This record gives sequence, structure tokens and C-alpha cells, in this order.
Amino acid sequence: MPRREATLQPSTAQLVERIALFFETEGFSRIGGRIFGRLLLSSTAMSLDGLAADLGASKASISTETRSLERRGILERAGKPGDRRVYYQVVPDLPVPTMELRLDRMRRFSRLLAEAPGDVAEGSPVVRRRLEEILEAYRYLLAEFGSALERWHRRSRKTSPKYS
Amino acid sequence: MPRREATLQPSTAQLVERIALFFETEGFSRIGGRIFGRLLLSSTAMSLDGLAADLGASKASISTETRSLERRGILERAGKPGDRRVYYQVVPDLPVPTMELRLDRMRRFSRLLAEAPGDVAEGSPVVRRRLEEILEAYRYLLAEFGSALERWHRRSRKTSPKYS
DNA sequence: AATAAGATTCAGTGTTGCTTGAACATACTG
DNA sequence: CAGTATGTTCAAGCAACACTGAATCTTATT
Repeated sequence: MPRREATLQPSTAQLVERIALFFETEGFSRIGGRIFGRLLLSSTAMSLDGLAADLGASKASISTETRSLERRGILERAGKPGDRRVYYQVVPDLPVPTMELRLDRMRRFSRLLAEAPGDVAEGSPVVRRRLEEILEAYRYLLAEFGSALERWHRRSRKTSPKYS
Repeated sequence: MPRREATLQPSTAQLVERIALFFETEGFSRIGGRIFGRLLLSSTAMSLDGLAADLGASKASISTETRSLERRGILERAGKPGDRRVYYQVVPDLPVPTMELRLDRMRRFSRLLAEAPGDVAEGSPVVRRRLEEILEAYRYLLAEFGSALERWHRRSRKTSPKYS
């Protein structure tokens, strides 16, 4: 049973929960997903205590998970003048860092295969050919996806410039 | 300790293990990763018993995991004439189905956000705007990635046509 | 139809990793 | 410098899941 009462309107709380469930299948913890969902639907950045109270979770979990989400480029910190608490918010342009993380993983996997020693599988030509084809596909997709992200960057800079 | 001895050359076994470890961080089980790695480095399709023997795992796990990997579009079945065992192999052009799965997940997440009720977060315009921007980015990226995959399809059909 | 080979499901066990309260560290504030 | 607010780390409990041997189901073969 939850220790504290959540203070969210039910429809919002429900959406937060659906987002959390989704994120759980993406390798995040349940609470990590809740934090993300909550911040996504918050009009302001939130403090650790605020999140803990809202989500009915311990401050320990919130601290651990927020930093983990920050490391993964999902959240960022935001200070408030005259307040030394840490506030978190979802990064702007969220899908981009998310996707870049994904590309990184693909790159790492590519590298893993590329470094396969020549005598792998007793040097079977079938295997070697298969690996070569996979690497070729990754090269193509990584390049295409990378430049799509690049174009998005340029395009969104025009629409909402962060600096003049 | 392992029950059975693996029969792989050490360098191959080690690479299988590294691949398995990588897949573990992608939401697969360790054994699922091993199966994938083993098949990736196998010159022929393998039976459940073959995999079980090679990986030192129970046939039960192998059966469960192979079907799970099949459902996710990573493996496919391959029969051999005069043999009613089930053989598994890594799908050809692996990165493509993998990536398509990924796009599906993005689409589902998009839809989740798109279906957010209008009064979410007390109808905060900040939140509404943020969601709109995220959806816009997803629309763009999904379209770009989709057409990149499309181009790859056309390109690889030229190189290695499956049907004439 | 009986048998057997093969695949799948199931119930139990062990391991992993999430979550937490409490202890600890750090840095403001007066 | 003492006291307090805030954030982080730690050890332990617990829930969830992976893995297994055994039982069960399916289907080919005689």
C-alpha cells in the first residue's frame, strides 16, 4: 500500500502510470518511469521532495532514479533563485537525446561485431559473410538516422532558437 | 557451475558471451542473448537440443527463449527435409526487423501521448505545448527513419534478390 | 492404434535487482 | 561555528523473474 497520498488529478495520475509501465519495458525501473511521466506532465520543474510526495516513493529512490535519468539524457536540472533545492525537468526536444542514445547502442553493437576475430566460428565463410552483411546494414542505417537527426537539429533551431 | 561442457572454441564462446551480456541490457534474458549470439556465429541453423548442449542450458529455457526471440523477429525457424526437429537461425538482414520493432515502440509511445486527454495537468498550456512539440519531433523522426528503411529495402533487393 | 521423438508447459527454486528507512555527507544560514 | 536543510549512500527486505527437471502435449512413424 502507498504510504502517502498522491495529489494528482486521477486522469493525470493514470497517464503517468501508463507511461511508467511503458518505460518499464524499456529498461527503466517502475519508479524511474513514474518520475519521467510525472515531469512530462508537470508545468514546472519539480524537487525531489515534490516528486517523492506526488509519487508516494521514498526520497532515496527518487534521488537515485533522477540521477540515472539525468545521466541518460532524459532529465536535466533546473535551479530556482533563492532556493538551493535541486529541481528536475524533462529535457527539451526529448525524442532527440533518446534517439541518440539508441544510436549509440547500435554503434556499440556494431563495433562488437566488427571486432570479431577472423577465426570466429572456425573461420566459416558463411558466418563471416553474415557478419559483413549485418555491419553493412548498420553502417547504412546509422548514417541515415544520424543525418535525419542532424536535419531535425537544423530545422528546430530555426523554429525555436535557443540563442540568437 | 555449468552442468554440461560447451563444445565451442574459446574465442567464439567468449564472443557469444559478450553478445549475451550486451543483449541483457536490452531487455533480453541472459540465455536469450546466448542463443542469439550462438546462432549468429553458427554456419548452420541449430536445433533445440543442439543449442541446449552448446550453451549448457536446459531445453526448457531454450524452448521458451527461442520462441520469444522468434516473436520479436530476431530468429526464424528453418526445417530440414526428413527431420521433424525445429531448427532456428538468425533472420537475414537482422538490423532491419530489429529497427522496425524499435520504430513500432516509438509509434506506440507517440500514440500514448497523442491520446492524452485535453484536461491533462489541469489543462496547463505549458504541458500541452510540450506534448505537441514532442509529437512533432516523433512524427518527423518516424517518417525519416521509415523512409530510410524503405530505401534500404529497395537497395538490398537489388544486391541480393530473394525472388527473381 | 501404439510407440516414440520432439516440443512445450508447469511448479518449484534460486538469484537478481528494486525499493526503502536510516545513517551519512554536504553545504547553506544565522 | 552551530544548527539545519538537502541530497546521497548503505544494508536489508522483498518481489519479480529466470532457470530447471519433470510432467504433459503433439505429431510423425510403424
